[in-house]
Formats: sequence, C-alpha cells, structure tokens
Amino acid sequence: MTFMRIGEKPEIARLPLFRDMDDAMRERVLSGSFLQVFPPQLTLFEIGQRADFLHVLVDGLVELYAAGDVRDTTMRIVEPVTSYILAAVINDMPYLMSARTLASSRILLVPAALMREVIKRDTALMQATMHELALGYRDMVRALTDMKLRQSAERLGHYLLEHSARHGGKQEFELSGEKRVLASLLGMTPENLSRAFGTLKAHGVAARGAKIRIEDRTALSAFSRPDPVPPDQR
Amino acid sequence: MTFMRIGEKPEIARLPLFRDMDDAMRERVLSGSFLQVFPPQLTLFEIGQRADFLHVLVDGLVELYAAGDVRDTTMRIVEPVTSYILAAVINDMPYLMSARTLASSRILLVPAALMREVIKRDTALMQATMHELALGYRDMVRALTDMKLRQSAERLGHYLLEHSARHGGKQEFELSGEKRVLASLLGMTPENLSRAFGTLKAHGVAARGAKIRIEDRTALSAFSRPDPVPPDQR
DNA sequence: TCTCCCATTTGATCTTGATCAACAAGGCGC
DNA sequence: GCGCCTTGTTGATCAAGATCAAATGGGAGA
Repeated sequence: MTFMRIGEKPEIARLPLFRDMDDAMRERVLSGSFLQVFPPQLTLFEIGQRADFLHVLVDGLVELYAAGDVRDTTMRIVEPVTSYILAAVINDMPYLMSARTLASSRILLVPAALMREVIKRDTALMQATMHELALGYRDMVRALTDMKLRQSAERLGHYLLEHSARHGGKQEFELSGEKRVLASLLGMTPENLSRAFGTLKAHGVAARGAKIRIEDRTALSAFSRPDPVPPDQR
Repeated sequence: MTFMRIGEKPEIARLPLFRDMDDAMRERVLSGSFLQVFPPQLTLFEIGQRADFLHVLVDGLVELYAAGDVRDTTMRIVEPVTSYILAAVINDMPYLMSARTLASSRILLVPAALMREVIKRDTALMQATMHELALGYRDMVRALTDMKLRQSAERLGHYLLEHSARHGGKQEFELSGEKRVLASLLGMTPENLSRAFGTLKAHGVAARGAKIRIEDRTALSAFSRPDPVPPDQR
C-alpha cells in the first residue's frame, strides 16, 4: 500500500473530465488526491458502501461487478486511463457495483467530498462531468440492448469489433483480462464463451489463447449485427 | 397536432430538473417550448435521429424502445411527470432509442439547442441535469444486473414490488400499459409473462387482468431477491 | 345484446445457454 | 525437469425461455 502525493500527471490532466477546468482548481483536486498502487485481485470497494472516492485508473486493470445471491456478474472492465463510479460520487450515494483489481494497478483516489465541492465551484468541470455521465448512460443503454437483443456468439462478435476499434482498429490484438471475466461481462459462462469463439471461426475470427485476429471484418460485422447508431465519439 | 404556448405549468416547474433554477431562466426555457398533444401509438422519434427536443411527459404514457434487425425491445415505460432522453440532448447526439405514445399524451417539447444554451448559463440547471443523469445511469446499472442475474419470474416479481413502491406502496394497483409491452420491458415474451404471473401466484401475487394485488410482500420479496442497495431517493 | 377482434392464456415442442463432468494445456514453484 | 494447480476446452445432459399453435375471454362498436 504505497501512498504518494501526486507530482505531475499530464495524462490525468488530459482526461476529458479534467481537461477543460481551471488550472488552479485542477491543482486543488489533484493535490487533495493520492495515487496508490494496488496488487492484483484486491477488492477496492464493495457494493453498498457510501462512495468515498472517485477513482481514476492510471495503470493496470480493474473489474466492476455486481453481486447477486447466487453469482456475481461483471459490469465493466476498466482500462487506463479512465475514471469510474462517477455517478455514485456525484450523488453521494452507495456504490451499485464492487470493484477489484485484475492486475497490479495505479489508481488516483479523489475524495468524493472534494470532487463534489470543486464541481460546484468550477463550471467547466461540472459540464465535463455532465457529459461524462451522459456518455456513461448511453454506454449502459447499449449494453442493455446488447443483452436483450443479441445472442451469445453475436455479443462476443460485437465485443471484439468494439474492442478492436477502441484499440486503434488493429485486426490483431490481445484480450485484456481472463476469459472467465470476459464471459461474465458478456453474460455467459466460460464454457459458452469457448463455444462462441468456435462459432465465430466461421465468421472471420481466429483465436489462439488471448490473441485474436479479425480476418474478415465484414463477415464478422454481418454476423454480429452492429448497432444502428455508431459508437459515440469521445 | 394541437400546438399551444405554455401558460402556467407548476408541475413542470416542480420537476427536480427545473426546480432549483433561476426563475427568469426557467421562464425562458418554458416560453421557448411547446406543449403538444399526441394520439396513442404515434411514433415520437426514431433511433438514430439527431436529438432535436428534450421531452417532458406531462400526461399520458410513453414507451422508449430499441430496435434490432429482428425484433424491438422496450427499454423504459415513461409515466408523467418525467423528462426523458436527456442524455442525447445534452451531448447533441443521435437518439439510441425510439419513442412512441402508448396513450394519448401531452408532452412538453424543449428545443435541444435552447436546453443546452440555458444549461451553460444557469449553474443550478446544470447541476440538476448532472444529478438526473447520474440517477438515470444508476437505473440502467440496475436494469442490466436485473437482466443478467435474475430469471424471468423473479424479474416480474421485482418489477411489481418497485412499481407498487413508486405508486405509494399500495398493495393493490393496476399495471400501466399492455402486458405485451411489460413483457418486452422485462426481456421476455408475452407467453412467458403469463407463465411468470402463474409462478408468482405461489409467492403472494394475485392478478386478474391488469389488476395486481400483492398479498404477501415478504414472500414476494424473498422470491425475487431485492437489490442489495435500496432504490435511490429522488 | 350480440359479434367481432385482438390481447392474453394455455399447451406442445424446439433452441439456447447452463450445468456437470472430464480432459488438455500452460505457467510456476520446488 | 517435474509435478501441480489454475484456466480453458470439449462433450453430454438439463433447464429456462422462445416459438408455434390453438383456445379463451373481454371490450368496442353495431
């Protein structure tokens, strides 16, 4: 649990959330926050807790998941550099999801009360927060329709296309995180994820371990029926 | 298509979204908007369109739905008095859902550009918008976990408990809208919704047509496994 | 009041994905 | 290098929900 005051974090300042705000205000936020390193597989917070920090994943990998009585389900896999659980912080409400690190991670912890206070003073930050929440809302709308309208292999195909697009559109890339987590994110069992990869072989996807190659983007796209509305520009 | 300038709409002014803003600014928003009456089953807007108006349902019933190639799915049933599609308006992005009236409805149409302009000028409105979006985001998180973790009869049970709570906690109430729409909202077929009502008979729910009576709230709650986090206060 | 129409319900069967079981394949410590 | 433990894959069966088909029933209009 190494604590350290923040020095210069240009990547954080470049985040859409903090980009447009007043420099002095940003400095105030950052100097009131700490950058902390967490080992893999560590629970960062639990569902139901009062939101005490806004998190910004600087480096590593974090899983957000919700718990039922019987089993958990992965809601989101957070890659750097991204903030998360903004909604709970804004409204000073309990987390709806738990979080754990999937890899050793560097996370900026912004005290929720500080965040709320600065938001009230800095209009640019408030506007950025508003935009961020609207984008998050739209992501969730897409995730829900995905779950309701597509079947499992289609969901996987869709995920691979999006994931590839988010990482520079390369046709070859590596999955982030374990397949079991991906399966849970996509709302299926690990067994069925395997079978879904099998199905996608016939639709332009070559997979060996975590290495994925999209050999026929058109075919995959046709199979997984992309959203009618293109992804939001961020 | 009856257009009318708005006169006094205290219920709209009382909405969380508009409640705290400057009176003159609110007047500006309202006088730039129209209150319009729509017949039932009319499409209000289609997925993919640029968001041109923020909607506030004053009276009636509206369905928001997303379309796949094969079938549609209901995303939300909007009851008065509530605003909707705020996220698309804020970010000036295309709608992710289509909307249709389920009953004859009176809807306040606020031009999106006007809304965005006033938000920039009125901090209280911006803050209210931010809160609203955060709540909407949390609703979607709940909806997604609901879909991923509960099976169909449990989803129905959960819906009935929430619906009852939202309508003053009465143990007897009427469903809003047709059952086919409810089925789609809950991510099942109308046939299975019928069967789900059958299942719930053994868990404290009496249904005759659209009239529902929750005879044993404890049993129903135990069966449908409520969220670990209680519903957000609005 | 009587029909007709359409939403809903009920029943039978089919499909998808979950579960259970066993096996393969790496990666890591000793 | 060797075994061991975790992760992923494959196969067989099971359960939930979808689909197809047909019957019921309630309400609006004649």
